[in-house]
Amino acid sequence: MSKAIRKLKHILRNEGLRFTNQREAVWSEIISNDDHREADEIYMAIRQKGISVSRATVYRTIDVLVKNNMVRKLDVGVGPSKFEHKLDAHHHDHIICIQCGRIEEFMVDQIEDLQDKVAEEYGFKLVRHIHQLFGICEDCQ
Amino acid sequence: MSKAIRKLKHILRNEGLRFTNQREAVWSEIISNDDHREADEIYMAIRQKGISVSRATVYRTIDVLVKNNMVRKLDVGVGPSKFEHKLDAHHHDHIICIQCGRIEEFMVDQIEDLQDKVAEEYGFKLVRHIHQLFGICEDCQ
DNA sequence: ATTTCTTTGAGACTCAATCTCAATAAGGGA
DNA sequence: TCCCTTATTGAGATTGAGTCTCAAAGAAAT
Repeated sequence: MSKAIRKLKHILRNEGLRFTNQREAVWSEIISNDDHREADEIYMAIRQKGISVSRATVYRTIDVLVKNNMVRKLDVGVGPSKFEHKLDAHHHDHIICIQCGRIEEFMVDQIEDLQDKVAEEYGFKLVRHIHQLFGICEDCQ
Repeated sequence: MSKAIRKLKHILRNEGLRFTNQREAVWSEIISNDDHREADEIYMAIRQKGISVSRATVYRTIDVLVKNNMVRKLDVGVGPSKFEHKLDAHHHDHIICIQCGRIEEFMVDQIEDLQDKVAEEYGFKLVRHIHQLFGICEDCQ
């Protein structure tokens, strides 16, 4: 059994939840590529493979995965949220083209550090952050 | 007539739109304080004053104001968007308590500069950005 | 005054996401 | 292995923020 599946079993046990075909299918589908996909795309991809699952279960499973830091929810400002797995643990933020929807990832240590400082300054215990740059990419200019 | 109202007239003319009581009421209500309010709160506040306006008009007017950089739309991750006016022109981002919903504003020049650099690096013409820190504030810890 | 064009508003509609609840499946115990 | 308890699933209903429709009202132009 793959390491990723073991990880799923682990967090399900921690949450007091059962390991089911549907939950495995959702997790497997999400980690099958590095795309930023919406819940419905993930749902369709699973059904495409002949596995029976409902939209409700896809949403419910994604919630558990997000809560346990295995999946990241991406609010792209318009339309449904997108999701990406967080297997290769390095954090990143996103720069999004408002014309074509293209999404690129970026990461600047200095920005991360400054964020920590801001939170400290305001007396907040930082839990997560959203940092998204919206613009027009080369191809669309 | 106040400067703010003149500004509204100006952008309406630019957009080929008419200056109406409803549009003035929406703008006046938004600039009447520095809160982060949702569309429905703004709608209710206007009606409270005995001015007749519909939800549709509030949303439509806010769209125009956002497009023209007079109002900022704030997606707080859960529930409806919030809006704030941009009259006192200094830009800021937000740090939000996920327990009590408290919103504080912050601004770090260095982060802004680094964002510009990222956009340049990826060949994007930067239009806007979202930068929100989510955490637990002093009072909720 | 008449025509033309814009705006308004009540309520219908959209659509992502959540909820309901009866039927089904998982997993522990014997 | 079979039972039994409890969790999970799924079809479809529901929610709710936001958008759309279209007839009526209003503003501007002729």
